Amino acid sequence: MTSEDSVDTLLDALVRYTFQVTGVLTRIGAANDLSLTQLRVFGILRDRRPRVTELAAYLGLDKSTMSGLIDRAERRGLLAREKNPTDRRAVDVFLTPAGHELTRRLYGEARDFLAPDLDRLRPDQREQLTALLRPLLEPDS
Amino acid sequence: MTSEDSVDTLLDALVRYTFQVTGVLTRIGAANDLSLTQLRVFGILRDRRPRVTELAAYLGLDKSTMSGLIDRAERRGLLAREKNPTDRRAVDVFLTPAGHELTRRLYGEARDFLAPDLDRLRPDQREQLTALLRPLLEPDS
DNA sequence: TGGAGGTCGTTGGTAATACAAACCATCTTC
DNA sequence: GAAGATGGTTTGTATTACCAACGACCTCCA
Repeated sequence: MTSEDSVDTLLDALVRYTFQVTGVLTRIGAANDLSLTQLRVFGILRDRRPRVTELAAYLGLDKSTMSGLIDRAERRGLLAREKNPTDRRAVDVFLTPAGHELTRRLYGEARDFLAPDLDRLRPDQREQLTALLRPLLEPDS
Repeated sequence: MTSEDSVDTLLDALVRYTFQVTGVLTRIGAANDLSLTQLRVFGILRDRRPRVTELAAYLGLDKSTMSGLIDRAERRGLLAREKNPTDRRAVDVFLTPAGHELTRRLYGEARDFLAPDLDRLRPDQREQLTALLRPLLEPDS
């Protein structure tokens, strides 16, 4: 197996598993009256406080789409806006306490759904997988 | 670290990476005039020929949502319907040649976007990751 | 065998999601 | 201090998504 092939095989598995997880998350969202996109928003805001454009760029969405998403979630009291003190054009977005609480609950549900799959791996394999995923996250490069 | 914690840590990494890949796929889709959901549909149909309800269940969507998605993609000549010969209520869905061609192209683009990340892993690590993902796919259990 | 009740997919109605273009406010650069 | 770039919102339109209701078909069993 050449190096090219190993990338293709891995890519295929990653995309496939991504779709599988996405299906689970879509159902969890629907059960809580949230779209997949909103779930993604909460997932990001869990430990960050980006501006609107950053959020849109990360999600791969247009900034005008972000405005609406934020509007509706703000109306539900799940997240909030605050003018960036340094750049007065920019608007920072962050979770409210209610948003954090909801996000925690959603992760709990995701855990319940996905844990049976993860249990097919031995504990040492789970740690190995975690370690292998780490370099793929946060593309600071 | 207890076993509980190892699942939580892994879950967190998996969800995080899923969101990251989803962001890339959303952008690729947008550049090709396709929604993330349509991408997911093509990803499934690549090697399957499910009926409408199966597709909806896998995606975590309502069957009426599927009808519309299939309608539009069919109108674009990317996929087709065919009555299931065994169960005349059911309708099978599958990619047309044009749909297969498009799907191949999209996977190529995904590869281009994600390969730089994957290159951070050594070849043996990539194979290890592929092997670890395999048990998580296709939950026949 | 002939309904009764279930499943499959579509349709119609409504709200959320998403893009593009136009806009004002602010920042950057020179 | 003006020209051009960037940040976010608004407006308008198409897609995505749910639910409820429907006709067609299947299954079961009385």
